[in-house]
Amino acid sequence: MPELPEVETIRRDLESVLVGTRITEVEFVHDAGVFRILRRFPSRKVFAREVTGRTIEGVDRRGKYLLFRLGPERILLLHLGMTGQLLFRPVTTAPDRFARVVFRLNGSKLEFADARKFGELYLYRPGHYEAIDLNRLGPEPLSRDLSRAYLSRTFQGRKRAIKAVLLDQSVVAGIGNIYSDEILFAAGIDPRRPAGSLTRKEIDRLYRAITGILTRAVERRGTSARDEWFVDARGRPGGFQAELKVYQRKDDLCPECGETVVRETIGGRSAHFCPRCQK
DNA sequence: ATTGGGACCTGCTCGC
DNA sequence: TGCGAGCAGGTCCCAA
Repeated sequence: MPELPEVETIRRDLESVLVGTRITEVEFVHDAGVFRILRRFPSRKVFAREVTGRTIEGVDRRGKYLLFRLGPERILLLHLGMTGQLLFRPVTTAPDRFARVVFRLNGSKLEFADARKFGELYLYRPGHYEAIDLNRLGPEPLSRDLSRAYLSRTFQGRKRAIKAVLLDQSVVAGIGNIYSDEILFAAGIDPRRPAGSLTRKEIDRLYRAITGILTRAVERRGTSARDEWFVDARGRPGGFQAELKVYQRKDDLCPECGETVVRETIGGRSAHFCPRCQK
């Protein structure tokens, strides 16, 4: 659910309110320690002790990960999984139904809520062993690191469906199921095509679709579709759902040609596409 | 090595 | 109307 545009929206929201703020208390709600939150970290107690009292100096993003710089010594890494939300609220607001971790900041609080508990929370000491290795992620799609040449090189010889390859975070970081569908539609490429079969021209269209769709989705502050109930740090939905062409539009008519949009499982994930426009 | 599939987790939708 | 089965998705892990 939260893909690059959603995570970037939250990052921007939080950066504007959190930088310079001190974390005064960390509270775990329910049994946050048993699932992925902190799964690879020694303990909740150590985590809380290490985080408390530090000042948030910056909020960065890498792929779908958020990185909070806590002074020069620690980086707090957070992944929203599928249903994670980060809610910035006055400290007096009642906790979210699915709040798992609450960071208290002077007069306000940041809640990490996550119904399905796939979210991850971790704490780094820069330069030390990192259990969650961000270096395995592919290039940031909205940076110079992503290029046509890189895609061409990476796709070469790959038999895997292009849909599955776009979802692979080690190929390009930040694309999930919503945007892979929309990107392939915008590029006019059949999601089932082996990545290695794309021509130079198709890779060019794909590159432009990746940057174009993601940029537009960031401008619209993410997608809040039926099964992807995203909200930003202030609890507001995004606006890109109004621009979805194929995602979750099975049996609707293709906005380009009028053909019926189909849904098919590719690489274990649902893919939506127009069988006429996407070749 | 690359790829596919199941596991994780649980709220919600849909069909009977 | 009520109930239960199955779906949804991001990532990890194991097996082929």
